[in-house]
Amino acid sequence: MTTAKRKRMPKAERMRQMIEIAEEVFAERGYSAASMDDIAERVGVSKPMLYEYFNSKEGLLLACIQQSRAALREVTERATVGATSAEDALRRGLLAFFVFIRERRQAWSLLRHEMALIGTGAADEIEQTRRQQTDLIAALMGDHLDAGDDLRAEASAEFVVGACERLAIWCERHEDVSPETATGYAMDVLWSGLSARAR
Amino acid sequence: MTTAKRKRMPKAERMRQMIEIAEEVFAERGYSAASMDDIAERVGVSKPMLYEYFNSKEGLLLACIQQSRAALREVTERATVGATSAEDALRRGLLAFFVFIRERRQAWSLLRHEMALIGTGAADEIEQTRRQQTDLIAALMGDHLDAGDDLRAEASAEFVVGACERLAIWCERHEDVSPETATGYAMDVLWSGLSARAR
DNA sequence: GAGTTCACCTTACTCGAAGTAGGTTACCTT
DNA sequence: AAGGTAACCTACTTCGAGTAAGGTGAACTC
Repeated sequence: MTTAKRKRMPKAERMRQMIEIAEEVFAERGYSAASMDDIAERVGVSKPMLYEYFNSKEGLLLACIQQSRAALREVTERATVGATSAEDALRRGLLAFFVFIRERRQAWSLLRHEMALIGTGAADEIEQTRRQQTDLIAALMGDHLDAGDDLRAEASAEFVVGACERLAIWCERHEDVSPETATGYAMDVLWSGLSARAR
Repeated sequence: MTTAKRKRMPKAERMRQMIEIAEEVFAERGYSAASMDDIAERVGVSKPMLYEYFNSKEGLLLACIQQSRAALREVTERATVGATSAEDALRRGLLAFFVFIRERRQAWSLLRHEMALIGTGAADEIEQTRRQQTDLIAALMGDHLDAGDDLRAEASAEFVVGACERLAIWCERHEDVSPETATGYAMDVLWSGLSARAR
């Protein structure tokens, strides 16, 4: 049998296992309350192994975040292929996002905690993963919208990302708001603008 | 002379002094890298005093955040009085915000770190201070806009706040973007919507 | 003005968690 | 089977959050 001894597995597999467990623990307890000893124990391995593969607690979190972000990117990119217009692409992307945060709470919880690392040595790595997200929006807008200069396009992308992040956090406190409803709220402001509602 | 002995000052004054120093240290080093010993030393007092007045490191951060948020609220509220229209009010508010984050970097840095506390015991307190911010926007919109139902209004407020927060963080990396320019970017998306730029 | 009190303040600890030095064991190659 | 190496462990150090218990001085009584 393969499960008799839970020992000696290849590096790549162990790493995946560690990330999986770490994702759970970070999401459960929050980043600072989670302890490396705890994670190590749940994995069934000793603490130095975690440091062998991820260098630091922050490094482990980063690995988790990168994976979650990759998953989010995958989902949103898939959703936007075959869109018939800018409006359609935006709506599909938003819906995919709001579905993601509802169905994969753990992953989303992690992405939010990225913020907690600002001001630490990992700032560069974070900058990298952040771009992944905004570039997607920027590309989407570049395909369909006339953004003006590059700076404006970049700013608009950040703007959209920030808005959706916050709206997503708000959704956590409002279970009754469906992904479709959230998408509707977002589209209304983003696409039509607030002027449409002026008295 | 009053400065001869730096000892025995009344509680209220000491607290203000502690918050001032803590704000500096948290902004400099980041929340987790800052140590209570360090803060205590800079204040010229021993660590248990900090705990006497603020109970925990998180409590101290919270006190700093509350003060910063009060300052931000003050500034943005002042800016919007006497606005001639919804558009004008929004623009004034945004400009005041982007000026604030440029001129009071320390305070702004603190507000961002609020996110780091999500998932801890202080969640309730945070919820409180968050409302302060969104309520301001919600009230502004309530005065001038027809938001539809309450839920939609709340969502829109969160949306605007999130968007501006993220844009502000982006501005930190782009010194050359003036508060006026940032306000322009934000107004364009928020007021006119992205449809205005559709190809 | 001598004692009492209470707010302000300190030294000197505990405890838990991040990170590390160095040795050990199972597996694979030849 | 010898030996090399990748996977792994025990046992530490270090550092910072939080605490227990006690000192000191200004103000207020009498």
